[in-house]
Amino acid sequence: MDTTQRTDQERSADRRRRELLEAADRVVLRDGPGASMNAIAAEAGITKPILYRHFGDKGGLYAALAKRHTDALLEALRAALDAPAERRERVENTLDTYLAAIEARPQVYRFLMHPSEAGTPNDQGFDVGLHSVPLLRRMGEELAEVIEERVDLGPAGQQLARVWGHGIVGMMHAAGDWWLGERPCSRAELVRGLADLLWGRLAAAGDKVGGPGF
Amino acid sequence: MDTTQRTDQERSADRRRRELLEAADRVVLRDGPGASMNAIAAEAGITKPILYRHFGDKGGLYAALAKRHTDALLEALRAALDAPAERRERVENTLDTYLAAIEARPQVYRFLMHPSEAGTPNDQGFDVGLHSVPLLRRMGEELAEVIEERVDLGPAGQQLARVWGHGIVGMMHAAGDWWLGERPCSRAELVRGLADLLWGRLAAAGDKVGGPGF
DNA sequence: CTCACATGTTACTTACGGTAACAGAGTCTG
DNA sequence: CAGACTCTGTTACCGTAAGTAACATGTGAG
Repeated sequence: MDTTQRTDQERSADRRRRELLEAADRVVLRDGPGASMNAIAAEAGITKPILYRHFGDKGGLYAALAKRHTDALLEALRAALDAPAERRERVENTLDTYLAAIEARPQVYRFLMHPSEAGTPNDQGFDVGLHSVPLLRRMGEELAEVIEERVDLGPAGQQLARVWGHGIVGMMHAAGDWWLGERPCSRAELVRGLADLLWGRLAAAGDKVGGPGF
Repeated sequence: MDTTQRTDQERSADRRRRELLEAADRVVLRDGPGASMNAIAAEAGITKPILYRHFGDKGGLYAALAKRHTDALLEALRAALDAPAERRERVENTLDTYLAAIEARPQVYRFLMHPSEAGTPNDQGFDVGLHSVPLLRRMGEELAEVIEERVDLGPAGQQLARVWGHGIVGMMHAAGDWWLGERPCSRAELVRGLADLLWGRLAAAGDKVGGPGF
């Protein structure tokens, strides 16, 4: 039948696609986000045009690659976010999950956060936003959803939840990036510090009086 | 005299440098961060090697360009941060200053936040961190300093201040990026929402009981 | 057998970062 | 005044990487 054959072919194509993505993964992990299409093709044991037939262009390959990791991370985060525990504990677990992930595989998350020139040739002139890292956006939306369905924020709750979702994700990302670079403290300390920040300790803390020129 | 002449030359070189940077600025504003060295040279009315003599490589030019804008923005932020007002008001003013800046010139901040491939050829294999956007880091450190010298956070205050500095800056950045892309609300509303988040409203809010499956 | 099609290759074009080598103008020194 | 130095500028080139065109080969269907 036509159908079965098409399915066979599609199955084969899908398998091939996965193989290619795994090869790309290895190369990106080894060479960083600047990995060339040639290198990826070589790693997969084939040549460039095949990659282009499967993924269109470099951006397509990178998008597919990013989706895999993003999905995996989001699933882990969802689990931490949905666990049955107090809010503070859930927040800390989520932060810790994220940080553990970027700690375990820094190159992957460097790639996800900085897709670099993926689309350099075209796309000139558009505003900030679209180019921006898809992982951050997706995490922000995801978190916003959880906040909105769990926390009572009054009438404008939905909008506020989105603001917070993106804000918190950005906080986590920037702090994680900095932490990964300098390792100024343990992961647990970082988690605690960020959770304290979200818990309003900035507002609660007193002024420093002994400060210079004050 | 040797000195006066050297000074003359230096003065001239500096002026030239400024002219080149202004040309680069125009091009980057027009073409986005992917602007080519050729395009920049053409805009400045000269050719590539001159750019390379002045800035070493593309990364150097981009760094110089970024420094200009970063310095300008940081100065504005410092003013908001140092204003004589209550903490909450200072925080809101600082957030608003940042958001107003990225709203006024989105391309500039897109460039600052995503220096892209600046150093693609070499630097393979290093961990996350160094590549990361200098503006975010500088803002984070700056804010950490202000927090540390103004807010009493107890014994581990310095470290906590740095965590918070980077965290808050990341929050501001991610939320700003998202807001700029979707414009889901007014600037004032965003500022208020973020300040509320920092003021512990997440911890204070109650659970939503009427939610689905709960 | 032959047509259609998927899979693969080689070889090319184009564009960009970066550099070498050369050319002219002004200036300082013998 | 002659030559050396330096600053500014050029053209022409190299290496690398994205992306494409054209060609080769194997395989199942009619």
